Amino acid sequence: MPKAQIKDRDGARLKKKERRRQILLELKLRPHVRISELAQRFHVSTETVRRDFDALADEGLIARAHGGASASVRGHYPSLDERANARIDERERIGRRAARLVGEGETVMIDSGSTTIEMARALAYLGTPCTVITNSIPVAMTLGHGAAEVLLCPGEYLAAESAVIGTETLEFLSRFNVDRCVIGSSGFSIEGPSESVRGFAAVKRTMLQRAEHRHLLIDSQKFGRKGLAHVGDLTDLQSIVVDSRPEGTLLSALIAARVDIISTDEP
Amino acid sequence: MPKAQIKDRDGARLKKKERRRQILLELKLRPHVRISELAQRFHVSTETVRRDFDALADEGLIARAHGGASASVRGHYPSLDERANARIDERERIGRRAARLVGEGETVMIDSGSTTIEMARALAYLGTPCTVITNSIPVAMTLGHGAAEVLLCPGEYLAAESAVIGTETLEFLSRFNVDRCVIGSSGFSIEGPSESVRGFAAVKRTMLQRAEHRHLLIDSQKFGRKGLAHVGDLTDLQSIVVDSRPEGTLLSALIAARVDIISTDEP
DNA sequence: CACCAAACGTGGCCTATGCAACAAAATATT
DNA sequence: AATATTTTGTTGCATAGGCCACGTTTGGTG
Repeated sequence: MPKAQIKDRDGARLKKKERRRQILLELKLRPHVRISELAQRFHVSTETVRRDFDALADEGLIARAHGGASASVRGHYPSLDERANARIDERERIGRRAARLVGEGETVMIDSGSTTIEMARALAYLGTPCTVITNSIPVAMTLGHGAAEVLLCPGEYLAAESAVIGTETLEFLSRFNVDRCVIGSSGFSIEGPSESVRGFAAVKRTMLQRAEHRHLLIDSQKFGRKGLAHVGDLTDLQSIVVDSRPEGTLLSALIAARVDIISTDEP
Repeated sequence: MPKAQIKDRDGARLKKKERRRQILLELKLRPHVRISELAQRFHVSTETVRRDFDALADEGLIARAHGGASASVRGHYPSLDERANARIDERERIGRRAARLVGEGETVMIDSGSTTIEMARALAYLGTPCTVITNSIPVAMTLGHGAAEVLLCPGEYLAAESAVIGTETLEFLSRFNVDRCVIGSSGFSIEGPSESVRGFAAVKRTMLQRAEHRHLLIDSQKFGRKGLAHVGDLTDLQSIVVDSRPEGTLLSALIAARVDIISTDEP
């Protein structure tokens, strides 16, 4: 049994690994692939593809479906995946509520992140005609088919987050003045939102600077948590959209900073 | 018959519409839903759901799959899909051959299009460390996970092609000078490559201007075909990568313009 | 009220997919 | 080279899904 691992390590058996790599690649480009399709393409039997699917599904990399498989969680990958499976309901509710903040014809900057993707879905569903500027690929793709006009930021592509970052991104964002910006963050304390992924804090900060109305979408689980980099102060925010109202010192601080609290808990 | 339209318009029959709305909503949250699942949920027969799927698929809102459907709204491409299924082998070969043109450490501009996506796959497979500048989302996503560093262009997001276009894109591209550019096109005649999708010709033209080595990936099926907009002259190209050698006047013109012909037919 | 059209359900029939056990082929190990 | 081990292919069978035609229900219309 340990021998198997050794074989895998030195990559002597390329075929299988390569085929599975290709399957994952394909799923990044399409939402769904059929077993029969892949079997043809790789010139292997459908059983083999089925085994590949089973293996990949065990690793949580894909979601199986009758006749094929689809990307485990739509368009987003590694590090996003872990989060994506957690607290889906909360994020969905937050996203839906946040989407209602956007009025027709407005210009909105939307951050990258799993919660903002949910918001993009809700916004696509509402069909609000607006202009969206984003550094998130999933957000752009979700909104791109609908009523919204989407401007994608330039920058260094970060596969782990399916978003772009870097000086090009910042410089691009700085050119615009928008009605609204919607950001997420990995932590939220009395000191304000904070972010742990390298390069994202700057993007969020720039978005905050360029927008008249500034919203933070934040899961209550992140209350009190502090990420690596400081994004901004509480006073930089106009409102936060949460799944349940903060309490204690955080609540006091929010009130002091005159931040609106929009909770999906309440009407 | 006209009555049907009237009924649809004033929304007298809500049931069906509402069900389809829900299906779309569900697909915004998950990549794939099963017919049987939905049938249970709505308390209707599978046939009814199947009919809904057919209707939604006709409108291009979903992509059908055996056993269910997936959102057509993701990394995939409506108008690209048609092409995607045609001449896969040829495009794959062209892509593989073209990927070998890229040397380690080079900077390369890669165009959008189905053939260039194939090239990106091959390049990701080869693992050549290089810097890629592209306006194509699938290209960025494919290469983003590997050895390449990816710079994504800004611009207006065009869902149909999963790429960005517009003045922002052009302006961004103009800032760089690269070793190589690789473009595709929808037509190729003695007058040079041409493109039929609005906004793409300008991007390709700009890429050609900024690169030292210029390659065109072109399926032999497109020989002689002329797209709407002229992209450049034959003399603008250094080499073309094709699945089979052109003949006749096109060949003569290529020789006269000193364009290298790299065919996957030959060694 | 009678009528009509759209929407839905049912049953028959066929194909595609899933599953499991076994055989064959490819590759590693000694 | 001989032998394990892994990977892949094959076969048979059960099930799910797809499709077609027809009958029934629903809701609107004259």
